[in-house]
Amino acid sequence: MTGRTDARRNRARLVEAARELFAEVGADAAAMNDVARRAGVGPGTLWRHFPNKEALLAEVVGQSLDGLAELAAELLRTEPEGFLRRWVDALVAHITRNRGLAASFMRAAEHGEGPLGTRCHAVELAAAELLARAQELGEARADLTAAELIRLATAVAWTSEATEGDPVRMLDVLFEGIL
Amino acid sequence: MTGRTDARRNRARLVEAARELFAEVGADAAAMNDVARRAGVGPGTLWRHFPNKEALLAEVVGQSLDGLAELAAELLRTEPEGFLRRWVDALVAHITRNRGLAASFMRAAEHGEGPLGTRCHAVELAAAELLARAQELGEARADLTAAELIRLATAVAWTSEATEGDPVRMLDVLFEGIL
DNA sequence: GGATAATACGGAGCGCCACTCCGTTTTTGG
DNA sequence: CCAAAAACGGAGTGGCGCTCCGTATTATCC
Repeated sequence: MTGRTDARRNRARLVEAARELFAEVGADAAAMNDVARRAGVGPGTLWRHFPNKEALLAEVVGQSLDGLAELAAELLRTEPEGFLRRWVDALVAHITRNRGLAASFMRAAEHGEGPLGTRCHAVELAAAELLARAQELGEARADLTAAELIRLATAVAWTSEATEGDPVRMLDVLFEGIL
Repeated sequence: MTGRTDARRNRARLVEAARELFAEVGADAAAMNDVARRAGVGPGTLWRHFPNKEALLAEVVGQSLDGLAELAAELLRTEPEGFLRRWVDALVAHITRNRGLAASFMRAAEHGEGPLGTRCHAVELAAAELLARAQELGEARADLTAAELIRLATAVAWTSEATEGDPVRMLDVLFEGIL
């Protein structure tokens, strides 16, 4: 338990306010000042806790990102078939749930930079295991890499972010290609 | 020939300056004031010619969008096979060439709104013809629509916009799915 | 339990952005 | 050549992400 009690309390309030606001209007459209106001906190406090907007996004999204890595391990343990599609569905759902995230997720996953970077890396490792198993079973083309899989899934998720359409048909087509 | 001569000249200069700047730094990062300065014109002039940034983008991108529709017709006339892939490659190249365009292109194609809307609609019609022919030949799955095809291709293009990676591998996978 | 040092808070302010408004200059047509 | 119409230039606006610093709050030590 680190830091002062008021600091911890304010940080928690900020993350909660950000989660709500991001879900309501999208991460792009949400203004940092509005997050601070909703949390009942001064703007300065927000910026001390999170050095930039992406850091706040990372905190909001972090847990469910960790959840994705865990889900991959669990599917690998319990699901004899169709686990790859199940997991990609979950990935797309996760990105769709956090509007405005796709772009920063993509960047973070690619460069490994920023606060999202390490967590994305964990997700990629989990995806790699899942993909390897699927390839053994002939459920995925052998030349596909985990990074490519994530890129494609993120792209599909992004389409529904921009169009507010249903990504399911897109995923069907994509999975025909993954084989 | 409509309007005053200086107005026409300035408009042309603005479009040219925007084309250059967008290509150099990306449409998102390019500031409207910089476009005006590069064109040797006051900011007010820029905003009278184009009511918002997207309108300027539309003008810059319009011609090559028209070119895409024409290309579809030409491929249909001259290319006995592989025309669908050729065209999608061109579509992706077009979007990649105009960094920052993918999102507004997607929105315009979807809602048919804005200055890009009608031109995107023409592209979609052209794509529909191309796709129908490919489906006759068994080169594309029958349940795919032109809108979905464009969405998928735009999504793939967007991945390379965010990651500066090569979209070719993505397209390979995608086309396996298109069948 | 009070004094003091460490820590966190609040909000005014900065630079940049897309975008607006209006007084001034240039083109045009009779 | 001269007015009316049309277009120009650029200062100004509000909102954004983000910084800075004087003030208030918490923790520590006697």
